[in-house]
Amino acid sequence: MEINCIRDKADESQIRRCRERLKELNDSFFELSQGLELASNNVRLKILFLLYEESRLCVCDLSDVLGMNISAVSQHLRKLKDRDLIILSKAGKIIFYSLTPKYEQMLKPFFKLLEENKIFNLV
Amino acid sequence: MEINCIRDKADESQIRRCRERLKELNDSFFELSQGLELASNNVRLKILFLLYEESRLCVCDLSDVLGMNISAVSQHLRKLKDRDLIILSKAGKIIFYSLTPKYEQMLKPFFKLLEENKIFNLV
DNA sequence: ATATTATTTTAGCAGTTGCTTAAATGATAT
DNA sequence: ATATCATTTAAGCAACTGCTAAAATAATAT
Repeated sequence: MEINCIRDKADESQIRRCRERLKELNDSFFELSQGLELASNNVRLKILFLLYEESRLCVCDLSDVLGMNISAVSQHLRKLKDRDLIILSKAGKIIFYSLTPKYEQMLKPFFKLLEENKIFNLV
Repeated sequence: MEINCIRDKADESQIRRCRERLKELNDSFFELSQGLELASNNVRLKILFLLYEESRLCVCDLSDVLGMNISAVSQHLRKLKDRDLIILSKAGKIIFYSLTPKYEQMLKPFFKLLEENKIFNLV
């Protein structure tokens, strides 16, 4: 294992600056990558987007719309709930899920792009 | 395996609307989740952010800054390069990596938040 | 109480990820 | 050409992910 390879003309002040930056933003990197990890799964991204557009949906709706096993969808919802991306509200025997304001905010830039199918128009 | 569970009072028009939406945005979901998947890894997120702030860095710099094996970093860079998140430019024997404009654009909202360490201030 | 409906949880497994170590390129210098 | 430096690639493996199928809750209805 060879770390610290440092090429001949490494920019030492740049290296120091980068190390500083990683250190001070460490918790933010953790928090953000955790959130992105959940959003990066194709199925979960769809779930999050649908909740964004429809305000609230139940496992059953999602399973139907996504064309997949209720259990599989439920397991995705659990992950999202455990990390506070979504919250549930009960209405009779139905359990509805919605985005938490925090993550609605955080994911909005992407949803905006998706909404108008502009993912491919990015310069 | 039971799909199509459809609760008693399912909102049929909502279900139809959601199905439509998923269909028309299918490619965008794929594209976006692929991009997010790469950005969601803690190490790769740091790499992308550092490239954003420093314009260009080589494996060696990154390995030093991140405190990890050059080979491991190189494998991350390969993934990012394979999906066009980054491009390389050679300067003598050094290979520098930079963000592609497309993904710099796509990730900017997050970088802006990170830049000022505001990930936790998202109401 | 039992049945039905809506949903979650558990166990198991195939596939993927990210790291380490070692070997292989590739480019410049001597 | 050989040596050295910068980097990539390949093999191997432990850990993690997301699915299926089956069993377990949870709440309402009969």
